[in-house]
Amino acid sequence: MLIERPKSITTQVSDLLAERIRSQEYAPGSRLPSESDLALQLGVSRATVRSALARLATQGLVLRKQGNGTYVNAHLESFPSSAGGLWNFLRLIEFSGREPSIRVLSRAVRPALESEIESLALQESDPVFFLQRVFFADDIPAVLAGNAIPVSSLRQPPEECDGQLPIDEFIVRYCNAKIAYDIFDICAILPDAETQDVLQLQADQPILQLRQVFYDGQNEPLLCGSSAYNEKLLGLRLVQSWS
Amino acid sequence: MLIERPKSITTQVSDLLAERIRSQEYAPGSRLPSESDLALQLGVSRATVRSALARLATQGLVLRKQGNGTYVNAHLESFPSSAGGLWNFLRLIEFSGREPSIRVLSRAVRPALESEIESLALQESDPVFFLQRVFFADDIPAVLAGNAIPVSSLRQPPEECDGQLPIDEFIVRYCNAKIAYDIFDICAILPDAETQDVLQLQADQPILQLRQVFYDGQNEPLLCGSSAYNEKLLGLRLVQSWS
DNA sequence: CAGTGGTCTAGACCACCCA
DNA sequence: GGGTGGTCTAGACCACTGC
Repeated sequence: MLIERPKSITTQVSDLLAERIRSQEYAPGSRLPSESDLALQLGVSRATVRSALARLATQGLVLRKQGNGTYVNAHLESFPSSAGGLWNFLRLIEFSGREPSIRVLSRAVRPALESEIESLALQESDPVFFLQRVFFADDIPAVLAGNAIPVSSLRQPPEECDGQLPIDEFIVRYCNAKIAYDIFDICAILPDAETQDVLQLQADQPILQLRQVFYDGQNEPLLCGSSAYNEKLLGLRLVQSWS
Repeated sequence: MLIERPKSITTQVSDLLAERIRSQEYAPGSRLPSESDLALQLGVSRATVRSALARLATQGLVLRKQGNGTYVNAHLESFPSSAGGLWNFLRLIEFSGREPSIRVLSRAVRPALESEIESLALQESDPVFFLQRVFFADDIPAVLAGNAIPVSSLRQPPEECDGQLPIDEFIVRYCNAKIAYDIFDICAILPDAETQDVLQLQADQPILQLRQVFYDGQNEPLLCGSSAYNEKLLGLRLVQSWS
C-alpha cells in the first residue's frame, strides 16, 4: 500500500480506515488488524497509525480495548456533529442521507445589532454584512441561519460574495482568514413568525437555536450567527468517548 | 519539577498546565513557554508535552500557532461540556460557579418502556431500575434527569444503591462496568406538567431535552436516560477546535 | 504466555512566523 | 536565520486480555 506524502499521513490513514469501515470492508463489530499490522501494511510507523485510530475513536467510529483489539462500532446508525462539525449544515444534511441545498433569503449591509456588537467586539453601529439562508434537506426546509460579518473584514464588496458557500469557505475566501475555533450555545425557543413561516412550523412547536461565534488564530471574533434548527428533521447528535 | 509516575504523565502535565492557566500564572492571552522549554522544565519528552497541549487545545483552553507559539485563550468566560462531559450535571453546575446538589425524586423497579426496550436492546417488559433525580444549582432546580438500568445488570438490590452518585460512578459501583462512550440526542420540547412543576417553569417556556444512551466496552447498552435541561439557568455550550 | 493497545522517549525533518 | 509548532519514525516498556 502506498501513501502519498502531500497531505498529512495521519489524515490519509484515518481517511483510508474510515473508508474501509463505511464500505464494510471492515464489517460492523469486527476487529481491525492490530496497530502493528496496519503500520506494516501501510508502511508507516505505529505512532502514526495510533493517531489515526485515536481520531476515529473520538468520532465513535471505532472502539479500542486494551489487550484485546480495535473494533468497528456496530452502533453507527449515524454520527453527525461532534467531531464532524456542528456548524456545517450542508454536511449534516448530507450525512443524514438527504440532498442538501441552500436558498439565500437576504444579504444586506446594516448596522450591527446589540448582540452582534458584543459578540464581535465592535464599536457602536459598525456596519455588518448580514447573510440569511435556508438549508433544505430534500427540498424540506431544515435550518434558518443568519450570519453577521463586520464589513471592515470583507475584502470584497458584499454584493460580489457567493452566498452558497459554507461559512468556513466564505471566511477563507472573502475575509482572508482561517477559523481557529468556535463557541456554540444551544437553547430551546419558540419560533417567531418569520421562522415559523420559513421552516413551516406550528407556533407552539419548540425548536433549537444555535448561537455561534467563530474566532481566528489571533483570537479575534470573525463572525457570529444564530440558527433555528429543526431537530425533528435533522437530529442533533453528539458522540462522546470516555478514554 | 517532579512528575509522579502513577497516573499518566500526559494527564499530569495537562492538569498542571490547566491549573497554571486557571490560577493566571499563565495570564489570559499570554504565550506559554515553548514545547521544548516545557519538556525540559518538567523533565518529560516533547511528545508528552504535545499530547498534553493537544488536550488543552481541543478544550479551547489554549490556542496554538505554528511558527509562533501557544497562547492562553482569552475568551475563557466558561467552557463546560464538549470535552468536559455533557452527562455530568454536577460538574456542569460546579463549573458555572454554583453549588450543586441532588434530590432523588423516585427510585423504582418497573417494566421497561418501549423506548427503553429499544435503546437497551431488552426483551419485552424486562424490569428496569428507574432513578429520577433533580439537580439543583444553588438550590434552584436546573435539571430533571431520569435514568433506566436493566435490573439484570445490577449487582445489588436496587434499594441499596446510592442515588447521589454521578451516573458513571453508579455504573462502576453497581454494574461492575465502565462506560466506553455515549450518544446524546438533543431536542427542544415544551415541558410536561411534572417537569413544569419540578423545574418551576411556565407551560410555554421551551426547554432542552437530552436523551442519552451509554455503552460499555463490549458495545452493549448499559443505561439510558432522558433529561429536561434548563439551559436558561445552566447554559449548554460547546467549543470546537478546527485543527 | 503471547498478543494487544497504552505510554513514553529521543531524535529527525518540515512549514511557518517574525525580526 | 533562529525559534516555534507540525509531523513522523523507531524502538522501548507497561498493563491488560484471553487462551
